[in-house]
Amino acid sequence: MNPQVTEARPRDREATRERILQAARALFGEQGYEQVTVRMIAAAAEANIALVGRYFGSKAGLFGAVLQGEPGYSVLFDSAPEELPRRLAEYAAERMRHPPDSPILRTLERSASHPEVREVARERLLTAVIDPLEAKLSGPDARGRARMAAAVFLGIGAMRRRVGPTEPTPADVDRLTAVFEACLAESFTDESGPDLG
Amino acid sequence: MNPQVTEARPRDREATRERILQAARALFGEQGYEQVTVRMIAAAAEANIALVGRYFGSKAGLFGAVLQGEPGYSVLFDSAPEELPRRLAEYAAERMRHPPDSPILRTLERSASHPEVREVARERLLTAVIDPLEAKLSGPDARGRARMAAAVFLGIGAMRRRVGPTEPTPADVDRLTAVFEACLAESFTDESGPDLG
DNA sequence: AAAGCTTGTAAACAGGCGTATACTCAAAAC
DNA sequence: GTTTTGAGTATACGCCTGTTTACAAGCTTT
Repeated sequence: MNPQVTEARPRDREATRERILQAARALFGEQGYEQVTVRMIAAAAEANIALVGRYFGSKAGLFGAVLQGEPGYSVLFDSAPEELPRRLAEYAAERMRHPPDSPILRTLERSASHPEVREVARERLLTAVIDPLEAKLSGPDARGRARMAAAVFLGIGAMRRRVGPTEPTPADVDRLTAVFEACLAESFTDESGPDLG
Repeated sequence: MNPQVTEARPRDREATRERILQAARALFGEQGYEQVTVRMIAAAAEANIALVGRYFGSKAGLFGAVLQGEPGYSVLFDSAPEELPRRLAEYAAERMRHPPDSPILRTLERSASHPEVREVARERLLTAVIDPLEAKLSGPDARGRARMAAAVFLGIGAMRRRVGPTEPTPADVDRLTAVFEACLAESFTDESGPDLG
């Protein structure tokens, strides 16, 4: 008997646009580009389907807008070099536990195959993760080392997605720290480490 | 003017079934479950679309048949414990260079989001990779260590897919060896390794 | 040779997708 | 108070998906 069954929402272009954007961010992050439909986004945002096209042009355009709003990982990489592996390990351990709130990597790792998105995903991974991490590294083959650390990130996320989340133990964090140290170490051949000669 | 434009193929149920299976194996491995259509498979196998349904029931059934035919990784894991990290590293380096011919992991890592396939993919990853690797490990938290090594595999594949293949250098293999050693090491807290005290 | 089962084919089905169009209606402008 | 603007809506379009149906053609058995 309520005169308005659904609370009438005031007309607000910007607010609606933002609702769509947030819904898309959450859904793309959870399920990936191709698994999420425009209708799902519109329903989650409680907006009409046509508004997605109106405000973002297309589904791919909306995806690009989501990526543009992501904050990046420079905070994570801004550590003293000797602190970096543990910082990365702690972040990766957090990714083992549950999906993050604002996940470039997560969105990207779930949106690989669609060709329309592949290029933008690749560029985003490079500019948001690999390039800044490479810039933090000194010594030879900084790019290869940054790539390997990024690969571990991708792998952790893929694993969680596959077999479910895991509560990381302190031993896991230690292990991850050692893994990232191995990824980022300058060399393993001509270093005076604990050799097995 | 040739009386048969396309060379007439003799009727052979088993051969046709095998052609479909092989085409599906290749395509699923390259592009993942959802990106590959039944029509693509039928075209690659030079078979009629309806035969896919007839011989495999459904697309998901065909995917399951592909997975069942995969050889598994027991050969890879059958190494002396001290050899295992390098064996894994060499295999992972191979995966950096190009996609393998018969890739469970590759198929799985590309077919995550589709719910129909998710469960079979999860089970396959567990039984084909994580479980046997865990069985090879002694000491505490063998499962967590196996999971982390598997995560590195997944990450390497995801990275190659994202930014393209890379020719692995000897330094890469060394680095990967150290990464897998870190993944599989029994502990990092209470071990008498090169501590930094 | 005729019947019957099997292999392969062509076409259509229902449903979901991203997108586009015509419209309603609230609110601001005059 | 009327007009104009634009946010929001309902609906349909064309396309592609996995699947199924009805049919043609071969091989085997009788």
